[in-house]
Amino acid sequence: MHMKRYLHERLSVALATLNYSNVSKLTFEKPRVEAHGDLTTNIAMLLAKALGKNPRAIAQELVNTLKVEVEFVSAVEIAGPGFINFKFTERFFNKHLGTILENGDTFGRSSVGGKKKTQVEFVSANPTGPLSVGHGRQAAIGDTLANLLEWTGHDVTREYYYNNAGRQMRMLADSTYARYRQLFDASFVFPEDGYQGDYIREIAQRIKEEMGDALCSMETEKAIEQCKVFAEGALFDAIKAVLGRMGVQFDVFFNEDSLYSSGKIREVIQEFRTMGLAYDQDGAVWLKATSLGLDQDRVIVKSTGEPTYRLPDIAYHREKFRRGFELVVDVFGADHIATIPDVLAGVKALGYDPEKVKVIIHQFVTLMRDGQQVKMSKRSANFVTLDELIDEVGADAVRFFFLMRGVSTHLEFDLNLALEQSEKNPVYYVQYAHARIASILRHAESQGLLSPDAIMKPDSVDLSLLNQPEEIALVKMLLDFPEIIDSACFGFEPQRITTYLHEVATAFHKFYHEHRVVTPDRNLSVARLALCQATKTVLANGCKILGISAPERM
RNA sequence: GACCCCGUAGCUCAGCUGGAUAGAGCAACAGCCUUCUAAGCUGUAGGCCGCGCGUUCGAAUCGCGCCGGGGUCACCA
Repeated sequence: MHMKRYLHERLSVALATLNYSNVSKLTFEKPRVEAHGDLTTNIAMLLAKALGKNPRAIAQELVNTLKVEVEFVSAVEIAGPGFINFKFTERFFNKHLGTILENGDTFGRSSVGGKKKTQVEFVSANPTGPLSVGHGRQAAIGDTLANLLEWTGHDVTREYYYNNAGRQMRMLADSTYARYRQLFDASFVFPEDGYQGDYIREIAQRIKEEMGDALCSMETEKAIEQCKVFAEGALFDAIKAVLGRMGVQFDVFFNEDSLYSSGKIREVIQEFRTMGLAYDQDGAVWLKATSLGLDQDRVIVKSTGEPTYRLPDIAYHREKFRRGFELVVDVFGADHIATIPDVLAGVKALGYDPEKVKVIIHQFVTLMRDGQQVKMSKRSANFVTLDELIDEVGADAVRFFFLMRGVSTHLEFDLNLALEQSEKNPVYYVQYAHARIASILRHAESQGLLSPDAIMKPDSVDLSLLNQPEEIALVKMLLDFPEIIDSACFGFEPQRITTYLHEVATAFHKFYHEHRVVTPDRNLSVARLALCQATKTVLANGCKILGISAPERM
């Protein structure tokens, strides 16, 4: 980060001096091979064609013109077809190690987001059953993206959109009522399409415990309504509870029903009609999606008078804009993929910029048990809930595993591995590094070396004593953290954080293995303790973003 | 049939807006604890990056076409 900024500045000057204007193409990256230095740029090769010159010759010109401090840059070399490789001094890295210590738990935060008002919508499950494993992946992704957006300086609202009306809720009520009646009369008929899950029986049992047989003698419709209220309340409580176990807190629960009661739905239909984008056919209202560039028109109000999901979704997204969100992030499961074009087209027709809506589609989670796929279906009795998964492997492992893969890839979750070999989970590897550092710091303190607070003042530490390869490698890696956050955030790729933290942990474990921290040499010990503290800070901050704990002991 | 995602080591997957010699974990094999946490470290082995063509100085990465696997295509949400 610092390295890139520094070099970009200096090389820009050199380019300008030589009248090579293509500064916008100037980028730096980390070479894969260590021998190629700390950073490399391909600018000479990019300029070669336009200038009609040999890239190595251009590189040579640039190197001759470039001015850098010997104190910071130890080597500038031209290599291969025309790469310019830079090697930095230990002093340069150690100087910036101090900034980690100074910033502490804010290291990695930036203000590039400019307090942009941002909404992250995720989970958004209707209260018809417990959250599934798939919802868990969505919760982890959505919450972590929200964290990343906060760390980059966005003003973030976490939102959950739900619907407690309509057919599904009716089925929930009917199912609950039937299970309740069955507690008194086993022959009572269960609805054909009812929810089969055991959770319905449990809710029915609780109704019985609270109200006895009162609902049996009640008018059926009234009793069913009672069941709906009870079941909805119970399920929503359960959903919030399991989200709490995942460390997820929502700022807003947005009820779809409010779009109806406030007339927002009607308003959208009216506007579509006015614009000639809605028409009646077969007793239904159709959205003329073909006029919006889509392949077929879609029903927005059924012949029964009920809207399809598209209409409220469009109205909801318009409200997001009306509420002032400048960036809207929707995290959906792959089953929603077909609905997105309709909604975005509708939003665009209403005069809002669909570019401001970033839709993150995550693929499904497959649970493997004994080498076989665990079938999951909300309708059938056989499904693994998020609660059960957390019971089995713990919330930290659940979140970390869900965040290890790119969102667009299918995720295989091997329960046996997670269960039988939990010590080998990558999450423990990262957490162990943190706990190990904590242990070292405790040990140092007990040796009277210094108090942890004192380490935080880089001025009192001679960081130049950190000159071993493992030390330098670790420092370099730590300094990448802000850039990793940036790329994870703007690419909507939370797995970069998990991958990075694993690498940091590896670099630390290697350092630990090669060098003793607490030694008879007081100054060296203090410098290494500072490095430990900086590592601990980065690990802790990374875990915070991922929503997992960073334990002091394990 | 149309559209979306995936195809990289035996398995599960990283690989950033194209860069120089392809990465991790697990599984396998061989080593390392009198010293700050061995939940760790070191080493060995393992690859036509699905296939083909194209763009480029340069492709696992971008484009097109195939082939495989998964998903979605309601007046369900």
